[in-house]
Amino acid sequence: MNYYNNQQSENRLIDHEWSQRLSEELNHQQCCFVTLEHQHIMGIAGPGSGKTRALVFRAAHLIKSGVPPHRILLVTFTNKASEEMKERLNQILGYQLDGMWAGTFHSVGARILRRHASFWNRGSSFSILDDEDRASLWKELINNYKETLSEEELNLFLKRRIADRIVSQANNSGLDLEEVIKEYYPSLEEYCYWLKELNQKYEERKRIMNAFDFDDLLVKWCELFEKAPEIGDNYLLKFQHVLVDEFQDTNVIQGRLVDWFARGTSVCLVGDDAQSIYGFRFAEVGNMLRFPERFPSCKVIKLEQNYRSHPEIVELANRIISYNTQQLPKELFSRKPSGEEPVIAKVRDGYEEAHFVLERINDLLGKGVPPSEISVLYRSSYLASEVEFELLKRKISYRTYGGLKFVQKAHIRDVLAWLKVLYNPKDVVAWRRLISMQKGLGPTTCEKIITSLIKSSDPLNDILEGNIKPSRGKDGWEVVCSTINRLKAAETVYQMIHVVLEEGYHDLLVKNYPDNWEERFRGIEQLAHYGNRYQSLDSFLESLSLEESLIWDNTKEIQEKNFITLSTIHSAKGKEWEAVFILALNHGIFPGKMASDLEEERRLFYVAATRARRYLFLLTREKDFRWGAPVVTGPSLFLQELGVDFDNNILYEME
DNA sequence: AAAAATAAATTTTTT
DNA sequence: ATTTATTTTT
Repeated sequence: MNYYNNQQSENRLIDHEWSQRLSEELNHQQCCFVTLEHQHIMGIAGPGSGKTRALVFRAAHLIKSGVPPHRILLVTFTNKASEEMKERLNQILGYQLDGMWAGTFHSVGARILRRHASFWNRGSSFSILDDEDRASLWKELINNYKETLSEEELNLFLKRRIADRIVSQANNSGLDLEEVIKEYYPSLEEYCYWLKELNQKYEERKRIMNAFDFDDLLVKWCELFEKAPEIGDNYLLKFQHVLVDEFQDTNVIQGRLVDWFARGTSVCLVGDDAQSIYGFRFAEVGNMLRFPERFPSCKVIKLEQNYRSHPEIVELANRIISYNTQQLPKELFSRKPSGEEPVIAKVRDGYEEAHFVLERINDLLGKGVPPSEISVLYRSSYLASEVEFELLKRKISYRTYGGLKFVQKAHIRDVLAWLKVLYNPKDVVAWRRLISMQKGLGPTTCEKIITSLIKSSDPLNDILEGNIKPSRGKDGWEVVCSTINRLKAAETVYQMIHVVLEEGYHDLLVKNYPDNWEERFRGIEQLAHYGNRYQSLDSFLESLSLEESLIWDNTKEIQEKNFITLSTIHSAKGKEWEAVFILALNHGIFPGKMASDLEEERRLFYVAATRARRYLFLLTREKDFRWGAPVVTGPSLFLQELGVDFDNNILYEME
């Protein structure tokens, strides 16, 4: 059912002042994009062309036109981005906006699934399994085949996580398991039947433990709408406008959801095919490239003017991307005055690289560039360690993005496991974690307990009443019981975390991490503190599993925004700085030797370079110490493509 | 037989 | 830093 025509926005409400403002703050194309009334709109926008800005203004325009905020769905790539966009929207409107749905596909999916959990035989307090939870479940399922599989086979599936990767690929690309195996893993065809059986067990397991994994948040949402049109229709009626940012990095299921909305309501998408960098997560650029074919009435607007960078940087970016064959033709241009030439420097190794970077950072700070306008970007998180060390040594405050996240650290997961079982007593993965960290309770005993836990209808009670108890490891079990007992009485997240610490985790921390338990302890304190922001356990846990956590944002430097940014390129998407350093442009590192898609690596470099407004530094190392031993690595293919000649120069400035 | 202690190996990118 | 493999202890 297409509801769009019944509910055209009321442009009569638009006042002169607002139109004036739009024409002042936006260029012609952006203005067009903001005010168009087509049902389907797609903005193809190069880096720095103000696409996010245009999207925010469009949302503001819709609200000014009389669309109630709760009838707008704004989908962003990260939840942090959605927070920032909401903030900008508030600034533009001049008042606090309320009721708009904004978040990632995953978080919106979680929100919708909570309301309709019974459709999937779940309770509304289902757990969300993150990647590690998922891995541990698959590991357990595969281990059940110890007798039937040979050692090599077991290793193949356990070590590289092949099985759940295939399943995830099938889920994210909307294909059958069989098709994925035939197409991408032809050597594993003989395991096809077995993998299907395994996947069924995995699905069953998730249902029993009242959980969804990340993929489910999309797939089960999509299927809900398709299988229960009466539910889906309600959302079509509810959302008058769906706005999607970073459309180039959506996968097939997300594309299907967008199509589904596009058939019944207004959809406005923005993206840049040249900035698609999530192919490894099964992002499908075709979603974007073929949207106009699927919806011929779609109005396509190209935003090609770059407002961010000086022409020298834009030119370098254009040169890079011209080596790709699969891009939509697009020529980015900048009308800014001529600025600094990008600097390309060859350094001996990571240490010299760090020294070079720090020297330049000091220069920049001396010139009056604030720390918040400086960032250091890299392909993989381990590449940042030397720079990080130097920053620490010189007491310059910084913040890292990407890489190992706070909630992925072992001690944080340990603490969270207790809260998770309290929230969802069927969360077997969390149980396993907290049981096996007790003294005297190893893998075997742990599995025995788990088996009875699954069968129990009220695990918490059965444990407290002694209906479930292990045959050995009495002391450890005592800890489990008394902790659970006290946790049930705790009222706030803060109290709960302190119960866990008091009931033995503090001692365990000291014992397991003798050299850095204090730092970890502070991390847990932070977590407890962060918990104060949440009213309930469920919102706390959900924020941790879906949001790039803002746990550290209450330190002084961060609040004053007085820090240098260290980030993986993937996490730097959509951001910009006055000065950008790109580390380790080396063969085998960037482009990475693991990366199968060279064009995607090149797009990644393109994204990195276009984050810079004025200063861009490209670094390459002669040697790299990966596992202690020096590895000689040549300069990156991308530097060769830029025509850099390194023969005699330690430091080379482009012509 | 099961758990604990010790040694060895492994690291792209993320919702 | 953290998981996995191996050896030693209970």
